[in-house]
Amino acid sequence: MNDSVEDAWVKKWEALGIFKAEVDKYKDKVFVTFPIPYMNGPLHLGHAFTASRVDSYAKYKKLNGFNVLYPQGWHWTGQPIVSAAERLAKGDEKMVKEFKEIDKVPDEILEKFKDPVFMAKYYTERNREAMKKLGLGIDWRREFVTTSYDERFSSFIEWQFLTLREKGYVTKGSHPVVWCPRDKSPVGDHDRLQGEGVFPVEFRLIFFKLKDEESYLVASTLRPETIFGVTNIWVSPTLTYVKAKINDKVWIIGKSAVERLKDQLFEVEVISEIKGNELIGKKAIAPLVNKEIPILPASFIDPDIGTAVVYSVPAHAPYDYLALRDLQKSGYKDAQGISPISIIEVEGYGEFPAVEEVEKLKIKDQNDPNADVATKNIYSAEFRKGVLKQNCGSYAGLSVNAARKVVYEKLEELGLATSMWELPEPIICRCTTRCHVKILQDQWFLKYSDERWKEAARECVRTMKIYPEEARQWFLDVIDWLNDYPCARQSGLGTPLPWDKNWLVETLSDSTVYMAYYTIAHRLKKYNREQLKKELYDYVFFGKGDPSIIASITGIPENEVREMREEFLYWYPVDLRVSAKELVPNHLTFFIFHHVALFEKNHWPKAIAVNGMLRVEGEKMSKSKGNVITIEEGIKEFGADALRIALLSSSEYMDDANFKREYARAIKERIAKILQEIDQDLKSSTNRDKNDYDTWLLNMVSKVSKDIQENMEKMNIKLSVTEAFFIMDNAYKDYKKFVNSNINHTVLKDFIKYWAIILAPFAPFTAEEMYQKVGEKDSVFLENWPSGIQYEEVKDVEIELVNRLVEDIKEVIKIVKKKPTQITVFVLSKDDSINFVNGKAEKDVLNKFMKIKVSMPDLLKNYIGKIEEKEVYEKHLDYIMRQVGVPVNIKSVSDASNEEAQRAKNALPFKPAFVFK
RNA sequence: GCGGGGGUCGCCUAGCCUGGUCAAUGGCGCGAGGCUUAGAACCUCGUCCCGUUGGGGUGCGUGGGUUCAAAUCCCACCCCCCGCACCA
Repeated sequence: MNDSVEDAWVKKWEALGIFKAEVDKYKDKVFVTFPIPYMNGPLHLGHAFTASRVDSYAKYKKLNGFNVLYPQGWHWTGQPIVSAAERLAKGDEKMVKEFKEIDKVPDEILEKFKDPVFMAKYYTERNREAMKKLGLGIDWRREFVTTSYDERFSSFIEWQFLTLREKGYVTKGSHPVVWCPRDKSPVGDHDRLQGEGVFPVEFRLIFFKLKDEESYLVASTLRPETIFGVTNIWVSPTLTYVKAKINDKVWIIGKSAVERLKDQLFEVEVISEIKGNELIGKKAIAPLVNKEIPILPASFIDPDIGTAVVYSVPAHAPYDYLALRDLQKSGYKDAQGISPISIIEVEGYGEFPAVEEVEKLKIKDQNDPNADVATKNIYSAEFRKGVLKQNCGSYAGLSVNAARKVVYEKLEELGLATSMWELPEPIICRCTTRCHVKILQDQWFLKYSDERWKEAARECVRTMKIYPEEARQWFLDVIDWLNDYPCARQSGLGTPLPWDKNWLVETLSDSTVYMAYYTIAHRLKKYNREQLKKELYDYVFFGKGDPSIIASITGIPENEVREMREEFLYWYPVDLRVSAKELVPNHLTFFIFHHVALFEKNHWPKAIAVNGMLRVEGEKMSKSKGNVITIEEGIKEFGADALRIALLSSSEYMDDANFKREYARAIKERIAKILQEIDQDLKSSTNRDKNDYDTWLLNMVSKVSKDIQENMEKMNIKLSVTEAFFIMDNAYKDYKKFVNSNINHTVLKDFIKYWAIILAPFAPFTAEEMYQKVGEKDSVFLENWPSGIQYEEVKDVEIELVNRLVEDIKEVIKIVKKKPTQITVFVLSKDDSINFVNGKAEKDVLNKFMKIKVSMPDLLKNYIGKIEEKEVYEKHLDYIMRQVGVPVNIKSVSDASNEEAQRAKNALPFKPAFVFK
């Protein structure tokens, strides 16, 4: 099938209005959705995979008599489009290359990409075409884009957020983020050169009062419980420190910590600078233990982490032990008397875990990178199994885990501890600047932590259908874990928050209930933004207010206002939303939260289907690997239907799918072959009488159509497409073998027509072609799913018996390695078989029979003793002989000659004996 | 670390929920034959081991268990993949 055939069908569907969804009160509806994709590039096979699943389900439902709505919009909200445009404007060569080579953007278009809105528009156009070519049955009248560039949609988002705020789900607060001081913006995982997966952790700051001075050395640590083992303080002799008034105390900290503390809302007033070595030799008081300890020099201190002041616990911290050992080795006087103090009992270690680890890993000194490994080992061992020893006062006996919390709380109560956010590992922004943590103030949050809200979301998850079932627990876990979520940004594209226009509603928050907007999107296009007031949406979605009053304040005719409400009520709720599993912990869960917050229970989503991620030739798709296949390319190479079948049959449930070019190519060939054979067979077939093989073929249709009905309801699309394409094709081939190419024309036409309908959800273009070939007009999508085809089980049983006989004979021919000239098959009579069933037979044959019977399919078991086998084999003798390639005759066991009797008596019910000559 | 998914015959993949039809599905690869001037495509057959009558052995990450019967159920272990928030 070539492009022009596919394009012609797309045009015809549009002309016939096949996928336009109108309210029809006499029909049950199904509303399906695919998430709006982000328009920073062409859609790829991952999108095609999920969208094909949505589409197959939609088409399947349509063929089963449902009124189906499948709309599509586009996501423009967020930063990446803007960033890409900026980088292009700056002439970023890597970026230019990606757009040209991977996205295949022509030069004259690329020039205009420095305008992010142009870029988004361009991809929207291109991707709409790609979706059409893929054969998706979308009602395009309801299309929208997010952000203020679609002012009608924007008015809807304003309504959504005003309503959420009214209901108390929006709050203001502050939040720590990874921050690039150069870009002055938060740095997400994907914007990092280094430090992917690193997120801020809370470091504890502990105050050590300098002896005889009113200032405090402020040490940073993750392990406040180790204060009981402190022996000294480390500072770097070469670093610059500052004395600064912070909040109500005078702190001594590394100079580089000042900016970070300021970004975390500490009020910092630097008094003076001090060199590290000026501090060395002084003494400080350790809090809680009230002990005087020396300040010593160390080289392992990282000025970019914490305060560049560290308190030393050599028994449990490898760096501390190493620094101490280094110092003692060099003969440093103040270090000589210091020995580790063991305070934690931990399984697998003796008194001094740090010493043991250092020796085990043969770590040379404090600059050895292995010291990190040692630190991690002890950290995790002590965290999981450590218990504080007797020398920890009232904290003795507590687990490390518990002590960490209570010791800190005690110190905080004494005014001798506070905390700051810190990055446990360095993060480098794409702009090559090292990042730190900043606390953003006055952020707008969605209160996902609200227990009432969570409970409603849980209820929704519990009552909806989720495919596959395993995903349900995942949703419940996410709901538990979810915390307040910042829902507005200050950069990128989006809709301004209606009450605080400096902020834009962020991308995961403006894409949660737009499905409701689809129901009226096409109607709203007649009106301008000023008319789309909150009152209108309140009425349409909640039934609040009086339509005549709403008509007067919006200028929208009252009947139109009422019809919008009716259309919403008709289509809502969403019956199925499909996405890849990566959206479970974010988008899909937010989708649930917002629905339960805004809508009545009967408008909560009915079902979610989750699928795996798509890989290409076993590898994750990514621009950097250069293995991204766009939908456009896929269609060009394989055709839409082969692409769809290859994708749909590549995985089920949450398994990752694997797209293989060879497989898609094989399907492409097979489709072409099928269409070609249909032409030939329709020509060569005749009006001969109907026989058992014809019945068998229609039996297959009956079984397959039923199987698919069962599987589609569970979103088992892989199984369904396997039946609709592969099993049906095999049945077609087998049928032709059975009838030896003497095809019944009427049966063939019926079969092809049914096949077209069954295949239509998965391979719509091929289905239409098949449908035309048997003389049908218009579109296969105006048909009904084949049901009520008569199924004659006994014919299946007979053919199964014949096939088993053929297999057995072939097997024996293979073993004896010699083709016989004549085969005689000996069959038990019906009465003999009944005797077997009743246990009346010689013991050893009976045992053999029982063994075979156990492993017989139920279909056959039920017919033992109910069929005269001889008649069956005689009826199909032609076929049997063709298959085995040797003359065959059928005899009753009782008619065996003396020389044949030896073999003939091995015959069992449904297992004839045979003699070769 | 927390959470989710998974390990099947050279490779990819089905089966597992509801145990016997499972030496196990389909595709690729490979081998033989057909078609062809030749090749490609296509078609037929074969593709764990043994076996001159339809049988037997081994086998579905590893080790145990339940059962007349386990790829399928239970337990433990090993390994792989994915998500973890200001990112769409």
